[in-house]
Amino acid sequence: MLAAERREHLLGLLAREGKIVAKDVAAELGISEDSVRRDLRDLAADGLCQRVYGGALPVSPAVVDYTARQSVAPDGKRKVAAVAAALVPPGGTLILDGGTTALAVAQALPQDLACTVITHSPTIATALLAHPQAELFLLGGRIFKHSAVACGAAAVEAAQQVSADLCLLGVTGVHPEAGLTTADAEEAAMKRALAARAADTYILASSEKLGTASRYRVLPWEKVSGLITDADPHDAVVEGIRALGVEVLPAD
Amino acid sequence: MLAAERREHLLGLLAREGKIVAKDVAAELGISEDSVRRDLRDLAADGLCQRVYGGALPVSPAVVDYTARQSVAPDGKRKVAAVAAALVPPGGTLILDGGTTALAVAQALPQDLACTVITHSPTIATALLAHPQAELFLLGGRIFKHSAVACGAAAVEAAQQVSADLCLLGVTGVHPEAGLTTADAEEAAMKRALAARAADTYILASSEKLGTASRYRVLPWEKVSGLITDADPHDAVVEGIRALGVEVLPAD
DNA sequence: ACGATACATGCAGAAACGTGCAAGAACAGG
DNA sequence: CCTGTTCTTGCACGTTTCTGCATGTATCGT
Repeated sequence: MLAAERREHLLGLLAREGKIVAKDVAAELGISEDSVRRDLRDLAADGLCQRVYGGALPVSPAVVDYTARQSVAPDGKRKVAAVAAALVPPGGTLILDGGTTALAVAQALPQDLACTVITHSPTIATALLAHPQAELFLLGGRIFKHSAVACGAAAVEAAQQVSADLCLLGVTGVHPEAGLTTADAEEAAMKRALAARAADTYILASSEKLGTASRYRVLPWEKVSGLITDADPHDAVVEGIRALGVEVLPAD
Repeated sequence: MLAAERREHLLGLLAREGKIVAKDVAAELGISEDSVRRDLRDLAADGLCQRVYGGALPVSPAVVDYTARQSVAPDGKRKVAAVAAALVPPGGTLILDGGTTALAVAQALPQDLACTVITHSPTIATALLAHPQAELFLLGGRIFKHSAVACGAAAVEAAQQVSADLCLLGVTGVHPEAGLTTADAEEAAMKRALAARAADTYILASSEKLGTASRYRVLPWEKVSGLITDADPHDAVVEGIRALGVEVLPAD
């Protein structure tokens, strides 16, 4: 059995049954648990699954649950979100990406802020229904389950019809040389399209993203106005990014 | 059962029933009460629940009510939704309207149904993220706060790009002479656009809608394949509608 | 105040984990 | 065709994490 084949099998299993138990899969495929664990580690690194003790779970359920319960984001994300929310100009227009960090931003926006928010995430849109003064514009398209956002040709096309003052983007990897990266090509294209429609683009990156890179390039640093992170401002990676002329907003 | 899975289960239980009794859950899942207690302690540490003697409660009681996705629809709507969900052809394409009745349909769809769902409601889209086999397509546009759906020119235009086997529409008023009506002109236009893209259109109407009319006409009866309602099939209004050649599917 | 129940803590066995290592396959270059 | 390299895979090892039980303590209802 090929490694890629195994990967496919695991993803299929994840989609079909909603979970993976390392031991069971190993027995089913007649391979060692170590191999399964290695595969799961790689998949998790690509953001395709969520590693847990004993196996793995899909990424999306977490996203769904987060919305529903308004659960508190981890400390780092909350701090980043607070700084990002303060950047939004009253009366202005904001393009807000999907993902848990962006969701934290939505929750961090003042309840009575009058602004226009454009998003391709139904989760974000639902969360912002609670803001009476906020104008909401939803970008449609095919919904990608694992990230719960609209992507694909239709979504990119819809994005090209709007423009905004500010774009807040979440990414998977933030690296001085590799730039801003994510695990899915369609998502990368969508984020690129969003960034292109805003006067300024800021990247939301909690510290664990720094110094890592994923498969697909989203943007080069030249297209980015700034980075919002809770990492130590004197961290080598942060210094490296600042050296590229990117404004770094510390969130601590 | 994975530890993380258990956590998910507990959160689900919390949202659905509003409380957790440690002893009951331990018996239900066949694990020790100690494990349940440990899980609850961890969840509470993450701010996801509130620990109380004997079990746990949601962080804020209001959250459960606010979260439309878990709230149980009234009996009539649930019955209508069940009948409507049964109409969806496996492998087919469904256009699903917004609103509470449509949300009930989304919840009534079999968990593993393989079909394509097109909607202009971020709420519906979010609810359907839990269906791993369902393809989701979101129609974008300006979000109308009071109904939480995308409407307006952009949304209508987006609707014109799709087509489907079946369209399930919720309306405000259902009347033999006045036809199908709703309270907002933009919403009426959107519903019209949706219905025009499907081979068949069925109306979802719990009994309290029957015999009433609102300001804006959505569709004349000729454009409608059928009506799904929990009202008495021998009711005068229902008889009147059937006399117009509309198929009436009773939900009782 | 008292019994019953829930709780926290410590402990031990079991399971899962990460790492290093070696055998084998796949592949490139000579 | 051979050889060296790289990658993958399974195994062994020590470590970490989880789980259920036992103990003693705190809390609840009566």
